[in-house]
Parts: sequence; C-alpha cells; structure tokens
Amino acid sequence: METATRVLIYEDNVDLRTSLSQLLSGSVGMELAGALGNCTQAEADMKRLRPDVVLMDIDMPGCTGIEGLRRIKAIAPNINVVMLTVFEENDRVFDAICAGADGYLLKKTSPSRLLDAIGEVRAGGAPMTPAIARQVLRLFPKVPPRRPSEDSHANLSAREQEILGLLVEGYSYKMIAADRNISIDTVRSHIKKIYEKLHVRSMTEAVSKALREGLT
Amino acid sequence: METATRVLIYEDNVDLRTSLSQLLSGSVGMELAGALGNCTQAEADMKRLRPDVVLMDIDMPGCTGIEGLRRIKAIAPNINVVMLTVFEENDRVFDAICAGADGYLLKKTSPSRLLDAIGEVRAGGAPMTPAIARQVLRLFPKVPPRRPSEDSHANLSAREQEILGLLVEGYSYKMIAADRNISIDTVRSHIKKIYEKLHVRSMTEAVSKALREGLT
DNA sequence: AAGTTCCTCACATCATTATGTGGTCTAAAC
DNA sequence: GTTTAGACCACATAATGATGTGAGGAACTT
Repeated sequence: METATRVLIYEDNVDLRTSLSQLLSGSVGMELAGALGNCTQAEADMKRLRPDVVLMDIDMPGCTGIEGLRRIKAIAPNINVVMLTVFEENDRVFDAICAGADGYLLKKTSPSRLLDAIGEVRAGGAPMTPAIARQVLRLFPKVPPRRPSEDSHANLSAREQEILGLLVEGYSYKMIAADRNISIDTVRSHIKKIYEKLHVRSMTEAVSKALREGLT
Repeated sequence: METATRVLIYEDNVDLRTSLSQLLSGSVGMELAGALGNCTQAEADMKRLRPDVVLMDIDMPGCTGIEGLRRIKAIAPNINVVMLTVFEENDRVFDAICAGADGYLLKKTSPSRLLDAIGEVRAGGAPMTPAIARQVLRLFPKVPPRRPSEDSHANLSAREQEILGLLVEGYSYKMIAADRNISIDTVRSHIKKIYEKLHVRSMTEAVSKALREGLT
C-alpha cells in the first residue's frame, strides 16, 4: 500500500494559498505538508516538512521561486518541484528548467488538472501546459551548438578523451604524466593526436572545443 | 471557418500505416495528405502534399525519421512534425528534439489521444508522453552549466574580460597583441592579472573557468 | 598472417607561456 | 591632492608547450 503524497505549497498570495491548501487537504492520496508564503528558509523547510512534491510560485517577494527551486534541488534532488506561474514567459521557463524544475503549470490550472499533475510528477512525468512544452522544445536546439549527427566525440580514443579531460581540469603535461604514471613524451604524443582529431593547434583551443562540444 | 488539418504519415509498417490512415480519414477536421513508407523523398513530399502536420515514425529503413525530420525542418519549419516511436529511448529523444521535433508520442497511443495531439500541435502545443516530457527536462540542465549566482565576472575589468574572451577563442599572446594593437608585454600583464583574479595558473585553467562560469 | 589502431616511449628544436621587477599615464575615489 | 586602479610598455629568465621523426608491443580486424 502506498502512502499519501506529501505536498508543500509556496505561494505568497494568501487567498490562493488557502484554496490550494483546502484542495489538497480534501483529496485522497494527498497530504498537505505545509503552505508557506515565502521560500527564504527552503532548506530548513525541506528537512522539517519532508514533502514529496513542492508547488512553487515563481513570483514571490524576498526569494524568487527559481531561487527556491535551485536551493531545494541542491539539497534534495528527489523532491519533485512543480512551478506555478501566471504567465508563460520565456525567460522564466528557461531559468526554471535549467534549475531542475519537474513541471510547469499556470496558476489558473483547474483543481482536477492540478491533482492529476501531482500524480503525474510522482509517476515520473513532467506536467506542463502545451504552450510551455512547446517553448521547452524550441529552447532546446539553441542550447547545444552541436548536432551530434556524426562524430560528436570526434573519434577520440578512450585514453585521448581521458587526457583531454585532464587538460580541461587545467593539468599540465607534467601533471598528466605524473597522474597517469606515463612518460611526458607519451602525453605529448597523445595530445598531438588529440589536436589532429579536433583540428586545433593549442591547449586552449582544445579545452575550449572540449567544453563547448561536451567532449568531456 | 477553418480548413481541415492536412496530415501526412510516414510509417514503414503497412498495418499501422493503414490503420492510421483510416483513423485520420474518418475524423472531422482532419484530412489525409498522404501515407508513405519511407521519407527518402521528404523534400519533394512536402512540396507535393503540403501537409500541416507530419506523423513520423522514428525507425524506418533507408532514411530514419530523425533524418526525415531534419530535412523537413530545413525546408519547411512551419510544418509540425510529431515523432512516433515504440520505445522512449533517451538518445533518440535527444536527437529528435535537437532536430526540431514538435511532439513525441508512442505508437501505442490511443486513437483519440493521437487526434488530440494533432490538434494540440496545431494550436502551438507540444504533445509528449509524460515520461518523454520528463526526459526532455532532465536533458536540459546538463547543457548550460551556468549558475550566474553572484560575482560571475569575478571583478575582471572590461579589458581583462575582453582578453579572456580571446583566450577562449584560442588566441595566443601574439595574436591578441596584433588583434588589439597593443604590445605583447601588455597582453602578458593583463593575463597575469586575470590569473590572479581567477586564482588560476595557466591559460587552460583560465579558459576552463571562463567557459564553465560563463565569464565570456 | 597481414594490416590497423592504440598506447607507449625517446630525442631534438623552436615557439610560447609563466613569472618577476620595474615603469609611465590617466581617471576616478577618498 | 594623494591614493588607487586600470591600461600600457620593457627586459629577463625559467618552464612549458608545439612539432617532427621514429619505433616497439598489444589487441583487434580481415
């Protein structure tokens, strides 16, 4: 038998907060873990109230919902956070998604849809309005500058990738040689091949390319 | 009065193709623009059949659905393409999203949901299964490793940021000096200060830090 | 068995970078 | 009106990186 889903609400508007609280209190399978007006104490709130799902208003005085989301995810990534907002604004969506939001709904969402969404997020889904979903998809192609159509990892051998990773970490030839117990000439030789494969001519170019194209 | 939505189907399995065709033909507001077994002639198909929405099987012999999607989006970005797949595989989802898919559904989707999805995509939504939606969100945070929390620019002066940017582009001291018409010793002097401020001791570390913390 | 790729190492030479110690000039801050 | 900070330049030395050539052994493919 499954236990009820503990839901914590962050919403600065008192009216909406109470109506959400009442909705959750009166729903089977749901348990109101709390209903707070700001998320300045998010970390402590998580420890104290132990929610499964957080409904987070994105516009709150003091500490924005995005910041709250970030802090919750930092200490408890398993808690599912669904953002609530009035508008489907592009910037906020992007920031929220990047901060690890698990869902994104409008405040005008119907009570039944909201309850569905909480179940959905618990089941591993990601409740979103259709328009938000489209925005997310549209944002995507812009971010990864690489089409992994063909040789995304540029055919680097395992060892070469490993050494490239160390370069990215700021290791010098000498440090790599010491770290991996190989000759510095071997390091040279690997790096030479890496340069050829990446079509670069210096460490900085290699590091830049590695980071930008996710070769790490 | 709105005209019917013209739907084109790419699906190599004959049975599924016919049943999808029948479903669409028998639905009000829908018009079957065509039903093809492969997308090798995608560009020509678009011109000839002029669909509003394409249902694209992701696994097809000859030309994969991803490739077909890419080609359609290249010549007609306004056509909405919904991918159909048997499994919710991570790699394919990623590729499809990056190629500009407008929706992503499972083949086992019910007829009514499929018709809903077509309407949704026309209305600017992005029909996805909950699990896919979650995957999309999960993929997101990995790409931009940004967290511009506080002193993101680490108190670099304008000139220093500028030079750091050139380092990231793979410029050598010499190239920077030539590019900005300053002495190479001045470049040294700036870079020395950049290192101090970033707490690094080499170009690669500086480049790595710059890219990771968005100092560009 | 031959061919290929990868990992390994060596030697040599030149170019570039790292670091230190100075210095001038200008503009803003105190 | 002195201090502070940034942009600019110079000289010197040590350390590191870039590039070429060559080569042996292991593992995998054909």
